[in-house]
Amino acid sequence: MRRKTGGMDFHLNPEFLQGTELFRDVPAAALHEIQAASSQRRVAAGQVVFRQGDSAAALYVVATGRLRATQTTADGQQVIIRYLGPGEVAGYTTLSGGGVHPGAVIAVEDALLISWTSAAIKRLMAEHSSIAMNAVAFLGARYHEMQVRIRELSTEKVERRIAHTVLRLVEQAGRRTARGIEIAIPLSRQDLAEMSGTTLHTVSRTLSAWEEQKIVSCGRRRVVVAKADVLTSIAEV
Amino acid sequence: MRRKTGGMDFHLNPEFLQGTELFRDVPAAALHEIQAASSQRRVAAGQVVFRQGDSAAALYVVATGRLRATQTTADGQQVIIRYLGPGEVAGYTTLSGGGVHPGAVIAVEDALLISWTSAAIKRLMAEHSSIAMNAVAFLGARYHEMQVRIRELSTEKVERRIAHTVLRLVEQAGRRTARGIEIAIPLSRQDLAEMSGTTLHTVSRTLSAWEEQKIVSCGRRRVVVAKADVLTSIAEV
DNA sequence: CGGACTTTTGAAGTAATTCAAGGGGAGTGG
DNA sequence: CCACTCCCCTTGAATTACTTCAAAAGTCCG
Repeated sequence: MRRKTGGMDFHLNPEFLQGTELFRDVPAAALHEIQAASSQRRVAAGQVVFRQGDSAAALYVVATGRLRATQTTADGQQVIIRYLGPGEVAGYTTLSGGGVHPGAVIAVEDALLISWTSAAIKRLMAEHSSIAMNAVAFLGARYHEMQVRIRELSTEKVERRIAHTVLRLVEQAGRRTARGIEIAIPLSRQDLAEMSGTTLHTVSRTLSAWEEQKIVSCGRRRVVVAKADVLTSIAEV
Repeated sequence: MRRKTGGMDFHLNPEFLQGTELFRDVPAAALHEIQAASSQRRVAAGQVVFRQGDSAAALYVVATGRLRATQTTADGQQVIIRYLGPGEVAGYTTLSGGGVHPGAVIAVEDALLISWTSAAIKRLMAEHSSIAMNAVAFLGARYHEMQVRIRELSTEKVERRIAHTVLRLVEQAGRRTARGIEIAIPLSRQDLAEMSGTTLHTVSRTLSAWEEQKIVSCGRRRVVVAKADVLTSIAEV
């Protein structure tokens, strides 16, 4: 399911690349070279992009669809590190050493990925410093995100953590609807639990309580935030 | 307490730079330039290097001594993100945007820091791609560290988390002594709590239990690990 | 319409926090 | 050198927030 860019499937236009976190503000002259070195890969919802422990052979940029990055313990417990949407990078390890992926990435929707080999992306970074600068910027941002989550996990009680998680998802994948802001990712209670550091039971109870107060309305794998301000006050108090 | 490199205080030799995470494998020709752009700053134990929210004006590399990076909540609760030792970077935000420091850094021992202005380090990165590559590598590594900690905080019970924390500190600042491996950082119960996501009380009780079993021996702000293997088995089970 | 997955909710159990009080070491100043 | 004070550490007891266990009800899909 991997093919060299040859037109046909998805036209990788320069505007798209310039909108990604890795290639923004790259000189126009470089875009062609970047494009020439790229491949494309389609993944269906539920399909694995790479597994934890796989050697980091390729770097991906999401063109369409959405991915999920996870970390799994030896005994099978999983946490969700992050969702990745259009323009975002999956497989950052490929940028640096010849290591292995420290976590897994799977598609939660059908997705189209643009990929580069480790050697190609390293060469591009070395030749075009703005790519390397972008990599530094987005890795710094993700490092910061994780710091914030660690602080939350360390100091906040579950309800606040769940509120923060939901608000982050609203930020990342919110879509206005008549009933409020819908999170445009299919999201089970278990998923929310793995993002908030709790159990699906506690998430279910918390959402039920919020639904009672009309703060959210939810269904099977679906959450719609009706009163984001109330949720914010739960998160911030 | 800031001065231009003029010899005298600390001779910033190329070997030192080549041993740091940011400047390793940089071509010898660049080292002089890097050095010329640097300043030095001494900080006494307990002194603040920069505060959370300060604008990111300088990047630091630790020459000697040890720093602590923290994140603080609006209501004053603190977590320790990391300790920084010789060769490590403090103030990574300076590498990317013109933002503010997302956390504070203070010295836990008297320390000597080498610093660069934001403009200088960005110019150096743009000119010498290997510096940018190193930045990508160490930020990737720190991002990974944080992911692991999130997984620990989300899935493990306190005793295991404290064990992991202590083992990490042994790795980072362990020093062989007659009684076992001593953690060469003054470390209160509160500090360990802020690294493990628990309270000083629980840390105290846990260490007391371990001391009972001769796994560790500890004093005021001091921890010596006698049986690292037992601690590992507590962490891994 | 069956079957798999997801969600809900009650009840019991418990790990860890919170509350509370006291002890001990290190440094300071008389 | 001793007393005083400031931290830091310890330990018990009470409380609680959350998990675990258990069962049932929904919901989607073929």
